[in-house]
Amino acid sequence: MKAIPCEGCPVRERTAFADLDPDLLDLIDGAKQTRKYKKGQVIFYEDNRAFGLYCIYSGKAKLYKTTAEGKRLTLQIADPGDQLGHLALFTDQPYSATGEALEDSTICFVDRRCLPTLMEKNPQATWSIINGLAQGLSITRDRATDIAYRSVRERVAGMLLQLEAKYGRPDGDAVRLDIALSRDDLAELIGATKETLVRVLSDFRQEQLITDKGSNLVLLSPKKLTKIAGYLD
Amino acid sequence: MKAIPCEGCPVRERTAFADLDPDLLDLIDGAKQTRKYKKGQVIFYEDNRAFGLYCIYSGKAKLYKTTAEGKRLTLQIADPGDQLGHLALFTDQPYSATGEALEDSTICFVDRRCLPTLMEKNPQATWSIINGLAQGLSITRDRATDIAYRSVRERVAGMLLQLEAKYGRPDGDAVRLDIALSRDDLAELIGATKETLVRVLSDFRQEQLITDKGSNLVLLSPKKLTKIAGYLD
DNA sequence: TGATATTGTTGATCCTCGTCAATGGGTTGA
DNA sequence: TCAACCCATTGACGAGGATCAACAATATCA
Repeated sequence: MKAIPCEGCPVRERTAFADLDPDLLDLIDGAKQTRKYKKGQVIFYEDNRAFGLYCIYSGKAKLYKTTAEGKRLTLQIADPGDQLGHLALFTDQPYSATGEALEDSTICFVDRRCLPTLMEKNPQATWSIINGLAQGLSITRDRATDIAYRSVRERVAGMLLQLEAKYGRPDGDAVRLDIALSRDDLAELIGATKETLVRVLSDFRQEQLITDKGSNLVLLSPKKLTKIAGYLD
Repeated sequence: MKAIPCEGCPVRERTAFADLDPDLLDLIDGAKQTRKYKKGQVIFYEDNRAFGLYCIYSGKAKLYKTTAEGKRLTLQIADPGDQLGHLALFTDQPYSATGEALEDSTICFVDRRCLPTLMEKNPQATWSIINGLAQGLSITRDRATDIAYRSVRERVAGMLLQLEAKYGRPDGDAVRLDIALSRDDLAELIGATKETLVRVLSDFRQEQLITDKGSNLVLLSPKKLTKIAGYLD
């Protein structure tokens, strides 16, 4: 399909390409393709050579690592404006994770070769990149610590709260999580099996902490979940 | 103590400050203090306000996160030339982890305020920083995945091999790990308790994979350890 | 040197969580 | 409408690893 120009792109303000001069936008436009992905479709594969980065225009994608046994750990859920696959460009190595569409999505691919000029001519973009990397590293360190030392119950509570922060929509007294994730998706977010995740959700349902609404989860008491996520049971 | 000038610093070539003009070195020197730390002494604390970064001149330090229950996960072992605490400068938040000396060490503190000029005037340093962050993020993602899905036995084998890569010294047919780490230190590296770590080491000793030499570990068969770390038992 | 911490090792026990298996509900399509 | 399929749920079971406790080995220091 025809590439969507960066100029006038409504999600650009959320990216590292927020404040670029017109000529730099042209540079990107010239090195860009816009593609559509269907739900479940892989955008790029772990270990494949990295030719550029992917910028979500619409839809959602997840980034995950896969073990030899086929188990997955989701590292990030990417929304419009988020970029995927840029890490490999800075380390000069193959993609270290797989990107997959969580919904039908439209995503722009940007050739890696335009990055150096971009960073050179726009310190602001460079700063934004550094900030994003630092933030990502900090978050990932936290997650590693959580996985190492927190129980599944605690991690599920924590994950629900994080989803609330990003996708929560008021629904009466409660908060509906406005995102379609399968049990497997949820399990991969905390590094557990679907079965144990389901058991914890059943517990939460029985404890009146959550409920279902259509295919969405609804948080009835974020406060109590915070308590569970925070420390002891 | 008197600050050690960057000019002529033997470890500078390994840092982001490798290729700086004399006036930039002067800039850093003016914003620098050199301090000595004794083994076990804390360099900076998690959640404390970040005033600058720490650059290891001699000795070793570890960076770790602590849970509410006091359990620790070591994120990194820093050697001469490595920098600690810089993450917080880029995210503009308090230190997200604690830095502690693993040996008696000499460490330079660099005030955060000289970073912007530094990056602005030296693109090479900026690139080095980005590269370091990207590399660190990639490594940390791998570690999170390992902790989520690999057994302690596998993780111990993997850790020994990583220590071999950094601190291995030939010792006859074998390789001695030339670094002094307590069992607790080792356990914190893989996110397990001291007891389970010791049990795995005992197994390895019995399987002729490792042995002790003074206070160091010696790897008798890195090859078999690779096999164990890699996939199944 | 002996006394006292500190660190390393092993045993016994418990509990969380993964695995395997069966079942139920919902959706799609001939 | 029924079959086939996918996804969610629950049960039974076992293994890995944490916890608690005892003890051995080593380092530290007056």
